[in-house]
Amino acid sequence: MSVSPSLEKFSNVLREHGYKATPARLLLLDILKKADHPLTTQEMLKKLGGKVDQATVYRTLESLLTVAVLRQVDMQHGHAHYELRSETEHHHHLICKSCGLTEDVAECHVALIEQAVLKGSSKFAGTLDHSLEFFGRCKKCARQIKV
Amino acid sequence: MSVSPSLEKFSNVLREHGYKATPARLLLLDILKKADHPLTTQEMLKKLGGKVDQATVYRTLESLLTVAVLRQVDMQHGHAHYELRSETEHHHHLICKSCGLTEDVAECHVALIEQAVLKGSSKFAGTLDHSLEFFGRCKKCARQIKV
DNA sequence: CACGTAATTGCGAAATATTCGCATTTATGT
DNA sequence: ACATAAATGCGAATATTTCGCAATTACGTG
Repeated sequence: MSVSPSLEKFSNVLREHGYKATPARLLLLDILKKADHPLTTQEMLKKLGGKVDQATVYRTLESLLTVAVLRQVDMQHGHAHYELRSETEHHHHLICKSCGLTEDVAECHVALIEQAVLKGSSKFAGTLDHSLEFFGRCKKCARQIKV
Repeated sequence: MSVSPSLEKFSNVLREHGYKATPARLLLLDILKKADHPLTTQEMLKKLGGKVDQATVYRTLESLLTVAVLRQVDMQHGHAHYELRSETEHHHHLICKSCGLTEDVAECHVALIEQAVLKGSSKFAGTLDHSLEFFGRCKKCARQIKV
């Protein structure tokens, strides 16, 4: 398997922030890059198949969040999910409460709202990030009237 | 301290859904009603001061979520937070990444976005709920340039 | 391109958070 | 008042996340 093209870009980002571009970090990034939905730590650990220790995964996620190549996504499942953050675009999710299926929301329309929000705020002058997730039932589950 | 007015309303909601209006549930609702920010299970347990068992708190939260008098809020702190859901209004949050301070966002402007989102979705026809939280630094922390 | 150093890792264990089973108690419809 | 299903407490199991420390490694510097 060839080296995924922009892992080098990630390496640079890490180094620019004073972090080392270690195999563990690049491995995790590679796994996240291939994922088609936000992953939990357990999913990552399974995919890593013992190649990286549990504690390291948590510490790695922390550094990747700090250098902002990751986003944390809450799917209301009781544990955090993570996905790669792209510089150019940024999206949200539709999440099925029955089967857990997720669909990316292609665009982020929040920027407009944000202005109004900050105008109405007394304690905040700006934001660094936001999360927006929609919960419902996917068409399949809605048909089955599943719980 | 007098019985909080609409605990009876909550009792009815619970019974309408086939749940019993038990002291544990009403106690929790009362605590949530008095809270000025979304609470974690640990915060609730502390406020309950041993009056309700840990396992019961978790089970209670589950039923309250089911009958939809609660909303789950993700503050990216590694554990869930909960707040009362009002039928009439519904709001989001500004959350400080440094000190954890939260401010309610008075209005929800998501309804407009939602239409566009569903129009662009292939797997979902509707939603039941959504979460929108903004993360940043409150003015105080921003001044102190704290981490 | 070897070296020194601080950052990172693995390992084991601890701390937190959440869930489960089962016997007992309790809210509620009749 | 009673019967009964639901809810609770308790104790323990699971799951999730963090910690300390010794060994290893990435990478800037010489």
